[in-house]
Amino acid sequence: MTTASTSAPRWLTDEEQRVWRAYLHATTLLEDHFDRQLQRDAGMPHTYYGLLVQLSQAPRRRMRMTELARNAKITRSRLSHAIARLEKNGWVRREDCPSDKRGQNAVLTDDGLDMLRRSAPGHVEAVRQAMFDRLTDEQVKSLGEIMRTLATGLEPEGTDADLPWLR
Amino acid sequence: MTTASTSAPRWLTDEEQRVWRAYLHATTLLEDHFDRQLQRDAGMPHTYYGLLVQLSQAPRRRMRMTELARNAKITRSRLSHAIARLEKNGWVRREDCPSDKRGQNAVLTDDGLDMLRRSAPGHVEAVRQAMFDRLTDEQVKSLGEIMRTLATGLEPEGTDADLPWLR
DNA sequence: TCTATCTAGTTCAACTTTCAAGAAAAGGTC
DNA sequence: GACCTTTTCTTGAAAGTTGAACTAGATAGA
Repeated sequence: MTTASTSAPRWLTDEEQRVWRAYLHATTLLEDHFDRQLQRDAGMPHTYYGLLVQLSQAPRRRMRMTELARNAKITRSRLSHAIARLEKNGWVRREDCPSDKRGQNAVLTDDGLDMLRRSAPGHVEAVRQAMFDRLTDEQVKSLGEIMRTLATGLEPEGTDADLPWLR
Repeated sequence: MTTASTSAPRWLTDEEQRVWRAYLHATTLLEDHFDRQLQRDAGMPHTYYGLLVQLSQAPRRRMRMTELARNAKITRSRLSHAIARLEKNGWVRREDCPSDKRGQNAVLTDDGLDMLRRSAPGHVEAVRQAMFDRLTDEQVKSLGEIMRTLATGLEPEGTDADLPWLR
């Protein structure tokens, strides 16, 4: 048992507060920025775009729903809705999984691949402008380590963590 | 005029791709994590909680709508909906601005302050566990600089940038 | 003043996300 | 096989967000 609920809160220091605030500001602005860029240039939010990218890099341009959800760090429910929408656009289609009758594969269509090829250059440019062009090589390296640490912290191996794609 | 639309795309290097992916993974998981923690312990999403925090630190526990939107990096529309919901909960109330008849102040109520006091310890603990306990002092410092740089990049001073609270 | 423009905030409809519930197949255990 | 549990994915309703349209008040210029 922990005593967290009764012991004195370990408040954030001034520096920690500033860092936390900066983190929230930057991530909120970046999310807004890319959502708008992609809504304008590709007609979908950033999360949906990320799904198409995943599929484009998967063998045979297809992936099981749960694996796709795990890669995108989202719930299966959210993914179901997203794929339904992308299917309506003709960029993805569903396919029964041969080996498991419960399973579905999301498949990137030719139209979907075209859409991706058209919008990729603009999106990469946006990512560069907003992130990589502004950071030194040192900072990029550091950011990578930090983000890997934080991500790993929330999905520790071999545990019963509350992960979105298992809900 | 730029030639971005016709010149060869500056694709991301392997390292940059890994960093970008790690950034997306970490931020997605963290957002999900805090949204859930606060939904469970305070009955509201993280964005709403942040609004109450802002108000609690403002002079006379009140703030003009647009300023609150600017601090939270969100649109005024989104804020309107959020304040309406928080008002229904009794944690915030609206007040006409004396000096500008178009203006509204969002005011943190006593109930809102109580709610904040009750849930703050648990939330700080969650932030520590997920972020500060996992990073070295060096990394915290570096993260702060990086995030400040990125945030500043998206809201440069004295420009006509497309900022959420001006839309 | 009169008028045009801008700013502050809200509203509606469309879209996205969450949560709880459920159908169907798979995997164990007896 | 029969039974129970788990896994996979979907659904529908409620909650949250977006973008465009709108009201009302402020501002600036002729």
